[in-house]
Amino acid sequence: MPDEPTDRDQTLAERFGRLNASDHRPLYRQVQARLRTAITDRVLAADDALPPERELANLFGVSRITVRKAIEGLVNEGVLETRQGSGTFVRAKVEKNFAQLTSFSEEMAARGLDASSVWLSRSEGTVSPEEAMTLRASPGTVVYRFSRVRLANGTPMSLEKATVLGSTLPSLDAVDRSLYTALKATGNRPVRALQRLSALLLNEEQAELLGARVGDAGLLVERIGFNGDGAAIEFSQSYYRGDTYDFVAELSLGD
Amino acid sequence: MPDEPTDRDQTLAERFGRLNASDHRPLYRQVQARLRTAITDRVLAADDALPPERELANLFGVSRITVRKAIEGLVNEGVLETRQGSGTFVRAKVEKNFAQLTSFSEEMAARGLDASSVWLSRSEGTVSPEEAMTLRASPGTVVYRFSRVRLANGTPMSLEKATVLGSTLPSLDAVDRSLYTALKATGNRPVRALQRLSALLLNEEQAELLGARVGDAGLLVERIGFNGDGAAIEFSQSYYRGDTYDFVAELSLGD
DNA sequence: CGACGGTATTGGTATTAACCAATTGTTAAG
DNA sequence: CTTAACAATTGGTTAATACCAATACCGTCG
Repeated sequence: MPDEPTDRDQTLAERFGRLNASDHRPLYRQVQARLRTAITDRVLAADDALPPERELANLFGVSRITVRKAIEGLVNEGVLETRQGSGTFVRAKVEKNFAQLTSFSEEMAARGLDASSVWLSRSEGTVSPEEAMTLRASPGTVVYRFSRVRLANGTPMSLEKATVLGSTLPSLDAVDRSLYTALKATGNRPVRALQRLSALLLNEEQAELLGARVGDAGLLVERIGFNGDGAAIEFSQSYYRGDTYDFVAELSLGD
Repeated sequence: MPDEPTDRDQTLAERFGRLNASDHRPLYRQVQARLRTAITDRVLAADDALPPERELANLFGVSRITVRKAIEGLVNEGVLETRQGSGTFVRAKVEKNFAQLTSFSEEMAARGLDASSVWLSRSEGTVSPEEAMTLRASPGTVVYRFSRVRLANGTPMSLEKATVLGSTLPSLDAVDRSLYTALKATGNRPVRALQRLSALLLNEEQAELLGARVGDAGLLVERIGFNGDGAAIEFSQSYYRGDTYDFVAELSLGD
């Protein structure tokens, strides 16, 4: 320990939050959580440099190895970026794995963010011709439609319109916070999905709901979810802001 | 160093290969390479347990932390799997971890559509700072750059800028129609890739080359290609028109 | 004013040394 | 013979320390 905490360190410590002795998670997890909230709470803005690893170690009262392990995880998630000789920076965009079937709630939970939604509408009806086609359902089949804005720590992330077969849920009210949780409860959670990503310009409605401007770049992810029997049970369209979201995929190039 | 190498250790050491003192890569990379070849050469078969970390450390003459760092990377790639209290095992099916992610036009091309390109530039140079970062190459490393517009049946589909390490190709002219074909000929075809998709608005240059208008929605696909040793050898940025291109992925439930 | 070069800063690699936590195998008790 | 308790094995976490490598900053020189 080369020197005593300075006044500035004290300030930083308060801004990051001290570690809790009664927390039984590994230290590096706790440090990770502190850094995460510092980012989501805008204590650290995009492109900001974190304090040096050695300083963070002092600050939290842990070794530099522990700090590095914490940072390493956030780098893997695409939240942080390290540059040797320069520093560690907050990445401007969120990276989302395009090849993993996870729900929004799960994704955000994995990042330590608080997922919430604002319901726009929730209705019962019969399949539209387009839905009938994609879900391979007969005309007249009952479906539930859910439309909502998904938020992470209060910030709009995506606009989601989902349609699920009526036979997969007991009622419209079965969906509380997570659609997938509701589907899981009835054993109808999708185990496979077909997903399509395309670019578009946000229209007025989308821009307003996402806190962006008309004509900004946006991403549309359309997904068809299949249950264990190979039947299509869910169709959703999600709109993302282009400047806050990246989709990452790891792939094999076998011939 | 608790005990001397035993006869069995000697055998194992020969099977894995000793570390080379003249190799200037980091030790954990060298250990990683040894483990990789042990797996590809079937010295370690699927579901086999690796020797314990402490034993590997002895074997290679490095610290346990170094061994752990080597293993960690292979776990991230899906090659190995660790089970606390039990051991570290070779994963049975590596490919299954990675999604196949194909573009629509790749599928079209596979169905006999005429894929062609117009070369914009083709040059030899040294890595830019950004390329050095993504390819993990030292400054001054020779690279080849290829820039072209890709067409399907004469219609511009994408604008592609690719950079490959100079050591992977005999010369600039080795690339005729397909970069991958040229890489394959020298045994440097990427076997794994990391791909990022993001939305953007097309600028003047991009719009003109793609036959679109400035401010139209576009997709940027950045890809880093890795060879069998896990070394990054290719970095490419491809711009697509948002209205003519979709990316499709089939995904399965993770875990 | 610009270019060069040293120096301080910052992340990257590596060792040694403990101890914790989960699992597995063995041993002793019933 | 089964089961419970224990011990050994193995990966997981953390510390303290040292040096390397890339970068940024600043002063000096031309």
